[in-house]
Amino acid sequence: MTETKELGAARLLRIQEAAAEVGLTPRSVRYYEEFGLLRPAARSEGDYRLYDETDVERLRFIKGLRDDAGFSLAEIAQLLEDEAARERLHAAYHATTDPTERQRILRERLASYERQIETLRRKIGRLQTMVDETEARRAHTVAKIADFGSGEQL
Amino acid sequence: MTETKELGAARLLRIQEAAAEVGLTPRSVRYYEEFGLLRPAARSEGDYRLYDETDVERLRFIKGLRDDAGFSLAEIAQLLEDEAARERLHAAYHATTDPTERQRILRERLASYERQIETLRRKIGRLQTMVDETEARRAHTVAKIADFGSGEQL
DNA sequence: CGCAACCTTGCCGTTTACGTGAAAGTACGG
DNA sequence: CCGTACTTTCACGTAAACGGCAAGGTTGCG
Repeated sequence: MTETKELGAARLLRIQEAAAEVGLTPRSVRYYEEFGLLRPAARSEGDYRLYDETDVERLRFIKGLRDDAGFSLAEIAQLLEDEAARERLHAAYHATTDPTERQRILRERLASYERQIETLRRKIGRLQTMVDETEARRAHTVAKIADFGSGEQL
Repeated sequence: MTETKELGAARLLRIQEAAAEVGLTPRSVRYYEEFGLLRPAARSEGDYRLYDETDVERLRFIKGLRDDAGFSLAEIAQLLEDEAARERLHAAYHATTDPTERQRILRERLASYERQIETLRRKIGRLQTMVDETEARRAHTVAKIADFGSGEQL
């Protein structure tokens, strides 16, 4: 029975498996839930948290923002809220057939994406400035090394 | 007396002035010192901390790494240590006249710069990936909006 | 059905990066 | 010389983001 995993909504993972999948601890995952960043797709009979692939994706996203980008959980919450808002717009989009309304919804979604991109870009920009400065010094050093070839030094 | 600020090593700021200059609190500045990130250029007669322009620059750098890049003070300490190592190399460089030795020192400095650039680039790369993903979705939305013009929709 | 391994909630502990006084000294315009 | 504003060190308090443990319930293989 249930051998044909055809319609199967994929596999559900328990907290440890889900956490390990993305390199987090179960404790962190529970904390994120407490913080309101996600909710497990389901609970088992005995109230075990069960995560699906979407949840794991979300955890990966959260970890990326934290570890790679250095965002605080509060900032991540903001970004995820934007995401949620887009999904609500998506629902609203399909709830209407009025072209004008649909266009308005799409433009709002667009604005949301652009805000997120802006946030990330700002961060990149500042990092890039630091890279540029370091590279300038590096170039200076490279030039000095090259000078040894042409036999001239200060 | 000392009216001609000619040779003057510029102006020395007290902690509040220096902190305000870069948007920090005196407490943070003292904490950074305690943490080993910097030391005031001098102390007044009555043991007041006195900061010069170099110190302020350093504070700006630290704040940038923290606020913009999201580095921890420990990571910043690492980057500053690299910087210090480069300065020691600089001193060693001028201490010798042996061209071979000088070249070796320059190459070491170069490696140090490149490590730092690598660290920053890794962070940028991850942020860029997130931007790309968001832009892809944005593009999708843009396309949808454009479709309204040509009167076709899914 | 037994039991090892995993999970639950609850709660206290810890690290990081400061905030916030307290008590005493310093700088300096009037 | 005095008062006020700023500074010093010391010490305790705090928010964020978990770590870790206790007491008890759940899964699931044998």
